[in-house]
Amino acid sequence: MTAAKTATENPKKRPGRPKGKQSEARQKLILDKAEQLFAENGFHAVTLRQVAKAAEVDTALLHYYFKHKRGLFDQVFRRRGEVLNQERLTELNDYEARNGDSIDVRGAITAFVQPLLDKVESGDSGWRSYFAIVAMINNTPEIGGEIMSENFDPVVLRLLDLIERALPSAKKADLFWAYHCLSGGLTLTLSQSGRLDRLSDNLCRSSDIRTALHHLIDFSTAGFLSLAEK
Amino acid sequence: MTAAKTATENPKKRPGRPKGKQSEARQKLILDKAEQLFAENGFHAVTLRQVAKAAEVDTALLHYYFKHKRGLFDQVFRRRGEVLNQERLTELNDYEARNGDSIDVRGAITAFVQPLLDKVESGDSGWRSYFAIVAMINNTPEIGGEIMSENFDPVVLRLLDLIERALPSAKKADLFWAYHCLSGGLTLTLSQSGRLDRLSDNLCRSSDIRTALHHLIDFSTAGFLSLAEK
DNA sequence: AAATTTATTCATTCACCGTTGAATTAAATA
DNA sequence: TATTTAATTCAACGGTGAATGAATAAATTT
Repeated sequence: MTAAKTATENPKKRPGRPKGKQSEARQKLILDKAEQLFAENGFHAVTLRQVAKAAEVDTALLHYYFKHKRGLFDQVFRRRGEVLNQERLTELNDYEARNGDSIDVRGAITAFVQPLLDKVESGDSGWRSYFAIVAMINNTPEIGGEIMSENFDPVVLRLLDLIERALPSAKKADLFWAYHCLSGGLTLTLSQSGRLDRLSDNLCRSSDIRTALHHLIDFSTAGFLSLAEK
Repeated sequence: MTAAKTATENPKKRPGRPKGKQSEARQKLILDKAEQLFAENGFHAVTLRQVAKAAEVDTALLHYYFKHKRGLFDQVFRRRGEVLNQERLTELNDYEARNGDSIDVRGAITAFVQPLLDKVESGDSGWRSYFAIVAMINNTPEIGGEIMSENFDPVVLRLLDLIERALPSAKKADLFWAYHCLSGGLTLTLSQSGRLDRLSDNLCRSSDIRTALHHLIDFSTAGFLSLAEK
């Protein structure tokens, strides 16, 4: 009885190439599950076995597709990173095209931040996971150093370029430092840590990214503008 | 020959209680080494064997003193957390005592931030490691959630209390969100991630915490003050 | 139809992890 | 001085990690 039951319950997958073409979908599934797990637990706390189990796949398949753990992680990161990057550049370019003669700080920052909000509200919950990963590794040089700069620096330089035109009297270094402050707020927002909920006794919700970003835009606009008064 | 050599090179520590009282110093050494390793690599990436080796001590001793890995981590965190916390409260109280009738935003923020700078410049390099740990776990809810709120929320509420008196027209929620932005900038500063160095082509150095914090104070003061104009 | 390539699981390797019980030695207490 | 307690290393355990070579089966190419 037990043997029969087990055999029925567990339709053991046999090795070998499966019928039909499902390899792409499976690769995506692996990335999705890995993304979620990395977002919840961080790089080192996630094991390939966990990912494999979540995707209902053998561990060896992960190595087949992604070589090693770090390869999987990088792909998780790049998959959305590249899409987002492109959209942010487009948004900044569009803003410049529309307002070339009267660029202002708030407009530039909004163009910089808007795509993030769009993604969060896109209905693809993977974006939230992706952002949590970004936030987590942003403060973890060992993992995030290279990959973050590589991915994000071009957009940031573009933003600062626009802001500089709105604030021609500001010194370059001051602009970088101001961006540093903005970047920190952004990161903390994306991490959805829940800290603010407790601090404010649930008056504010860190999962409410829309509100968070609006406040961040206000706050940072004021911060940048204060550079002109010196 | 080989045997003799080994015996000479390796003055094998024998088990048993050592002569003289050195247990406190050793406990401190373990905490110091753990602190450094956690700061560089994060919680999960550090092994107890690494810590034990760095402190030139057997792994079992770590368990004797700290029970388990998490216990070691918590103690690393608390050791400096409690000291810092006390000093920040004192600083805020002193500021209020001196300026009870004319509290301003910049003064309050400075009192909130000043102790961090003092520690960084104290000559005890462990503080830098501690801050890196704070930054890392701030965006890692799994590890940092409880412990961060527990440790830091009281000081933050004290800060907001003072700011509220400087900005009586501001709404409570707005103050929390503004703090959220300040907190993000602070965290990123403490992480010393080196990202700004690359971004600015070494015009700014993220290891220069003094400069970073001065800019953060300017930036955040402007951010908070903008709440009054609404 | 045969040979090759692609996609998959299986079974295993080996290093290393956190933790623990026992042995050992010195200090503190009785 | 005898006994207990504190501080330490030793030796090992069971578990789990990432990784890999081989087996297997379908699809594609020849």
